[in-house]
Amino acid sequence: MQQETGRRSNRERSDETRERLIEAARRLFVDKSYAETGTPEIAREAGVTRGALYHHFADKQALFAAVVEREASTVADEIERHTTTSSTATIALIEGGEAYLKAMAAPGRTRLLLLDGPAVLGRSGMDEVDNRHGNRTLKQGLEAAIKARQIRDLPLDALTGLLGAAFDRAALAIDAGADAEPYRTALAGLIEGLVPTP
Amino acid sequence: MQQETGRRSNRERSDETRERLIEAARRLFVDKSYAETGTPEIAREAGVTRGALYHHFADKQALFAAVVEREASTVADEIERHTTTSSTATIALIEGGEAYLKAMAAPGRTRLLLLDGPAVLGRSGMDEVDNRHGNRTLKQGLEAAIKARQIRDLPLDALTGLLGAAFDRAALAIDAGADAEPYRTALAGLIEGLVPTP
DNA sequence: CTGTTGCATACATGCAGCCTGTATGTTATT
DNA sequence: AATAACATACAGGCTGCATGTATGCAACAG
Repeated sequence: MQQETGRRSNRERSDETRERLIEAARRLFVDKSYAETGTPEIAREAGVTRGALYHHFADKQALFAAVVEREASTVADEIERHTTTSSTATIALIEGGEAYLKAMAAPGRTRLLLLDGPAVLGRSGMDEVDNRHGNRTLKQGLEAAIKARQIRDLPLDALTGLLGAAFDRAALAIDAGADAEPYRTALAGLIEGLVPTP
Repeated sequence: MQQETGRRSNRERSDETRERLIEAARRLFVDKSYAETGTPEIAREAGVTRGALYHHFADKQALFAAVVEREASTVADEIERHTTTSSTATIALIEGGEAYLKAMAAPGRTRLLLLDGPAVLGRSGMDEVDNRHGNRTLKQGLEAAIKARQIRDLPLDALTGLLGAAFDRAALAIDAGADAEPYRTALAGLIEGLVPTP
């Protein structure tokens, strides 16, 4: 099974194996869902044996967690890259939302992060991932906007969760083939509704 | 295996068996999740054999679909019962939301309808269930409110989906042990924000 | 009206194939 | 030599199907 790759350090061996496992698992989890993907197929696709898989990950779920963790991190990076410090808080929120929807349009992301993720890791598990990567920026944006009196003073954590869920739902619908425009409009409407009426 | 239940019609036999299977499956799916519940255990708990299960349902997923269908129907009934035709559209929406949160507080409902449901049946599958039972009333409420100019004119289907997702997220958070009050406040804030500012 | 006959429905049982996780063996680093 | 990084083999369990059996039902004969 092992190729003629010459002499490599243990660290290099490990890293490459982990990498190949995560990449292969991601492909299959995206194509067929977590439940319908077996570890034999993952190992085959990665060019390794199941022994290697279970050497690096406690179980199939831990491998899935690694895939989700990386995906969430990538999404956060893409958002941060496409983000511009905008004038008003609401515009910043809307633009951040656009960036999120664009990032979530990458194939398989909605299934990994919004369907299988919560079911396999539990909502609490996904919340931890989200707080490390995802809606940390959303929460900070909302906090700043509230302090600047640009949106109404509502419970921060709850509002972050609700808006995040709305964005998630939009990403899911668009990924399922729905027209994106009505969702952008409705999201903008929800956010603009948070502006205080003096 | 068959008890001394006297002579029963075929219809009675079928109905009772299906009933017992659905009830047993619900208990186990709620306790341990869909993935970690096996058909042997379901059949045992229902006092039937796996043969009966596969006679009535095409596969494990079809049994799960039956459980979800019934649960969604029950939730819709409970909401309809606790609903009062209120004065303004926003108040009706907020009260409907309260009823929804109360109904979703029944043990296991969030797992069945909001975690395992979308993962096992797909978001499109759950959308069909929701449209038959769940947010049909939400959509009608929003439609009426828009036509009466009590809330802004936003794309109906998209807005229904986004608000529904926000309510779902609140139900999940509360079920996970979060304080309900901030979520109620934030939800009310979102809805009140939809009132047009002349 | 009753008893029998033939068929359909509602299950029960057994089997084949696959999958997960672990335990144990082997090879490459350090 | 010791340890990390794998490979291989195995045990237990689960799903779905195929086949066997009993019960209900409908029609017809007598």
